[in-house]
Amino acid sequence: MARAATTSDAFNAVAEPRRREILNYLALQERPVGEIVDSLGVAQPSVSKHLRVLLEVGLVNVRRDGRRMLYRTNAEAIRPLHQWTETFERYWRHQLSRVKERAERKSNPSNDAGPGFSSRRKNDLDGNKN
Amino acid sequence: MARAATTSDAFNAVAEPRRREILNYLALQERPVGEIVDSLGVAQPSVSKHLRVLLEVGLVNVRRDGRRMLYRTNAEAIRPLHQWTETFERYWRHQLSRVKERAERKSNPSNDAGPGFSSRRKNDLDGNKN
DNA sequence: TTGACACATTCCCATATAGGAATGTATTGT
DNA sequence: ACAATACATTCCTATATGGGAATGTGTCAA
Repeated sequence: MARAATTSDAFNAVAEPRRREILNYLALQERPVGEIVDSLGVAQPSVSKHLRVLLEVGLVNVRRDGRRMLYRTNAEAIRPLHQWTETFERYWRHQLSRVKERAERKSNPSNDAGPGFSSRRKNDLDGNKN
Repeated sequence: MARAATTSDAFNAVAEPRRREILNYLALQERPVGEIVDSLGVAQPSVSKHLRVLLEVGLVNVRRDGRRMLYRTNAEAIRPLHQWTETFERYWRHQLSRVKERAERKSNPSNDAGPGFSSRRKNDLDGNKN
């Protein structure tokens, strides 16, 4: 199988940075496609395609105004993401206190060996990623 | 260009449902890979690959315990998602009040024409998808 | 050292992109 | 009817992906 479609849900849809920009831009008020093109500096067909994806997952609404199409972010559709991330809020609160503890212990040089967690990032894992 | 790599950031990494499940599962405490395999009912190589992605973007930490690898969610790395979605919180609050208004106006049959938004979803746009 | 256990990695492949270019479609003004 | 405007869609292609299967690697026990 391949990756899930960008239109499969809000999570996949907002994975694309450009689409997030568009959602930000359309949050305050509805805008015609042309303004999005100008403001974000993206090609018109590209914007239309992104809007199509956002529309399919319900992240934006449309309305026709003459020959223009007015798009607008449907914030409601972003709630599921917010709620999912929210379930982790209590955990990073805990981890923050732990970090604080460690920092305090560090300024207080005592026994501090132990393996500990390796929170390695990208470059630690793969040196050559073209 | 193709889609951005799943390892490019947390947004892309959590787009995959299985990876979200794994993060949920590893939020409370660290777990060896085998338990993830049993609990989620996913093949072991598949789990390892998902963990690799999560590790690359910093969404999990690892620690070795004998021949087992103990993984754990790094909630801190989910914060950026939370913060992004949070910027829309005030908007869906507004939209909710608007929905309420409309509902109240509906029970009070008066002038209620106007074009209005079309919030069409998937099936309205594309009847035949594969 | 050898076997077993716990994971990680590689190979293979069907699939869905995102962007660029070109073209299609709907609406307005004259 | 026709040109112009504003978008949408299609065609093309390089690319990354997730799953299955097979294999590689590291660690422990005897």
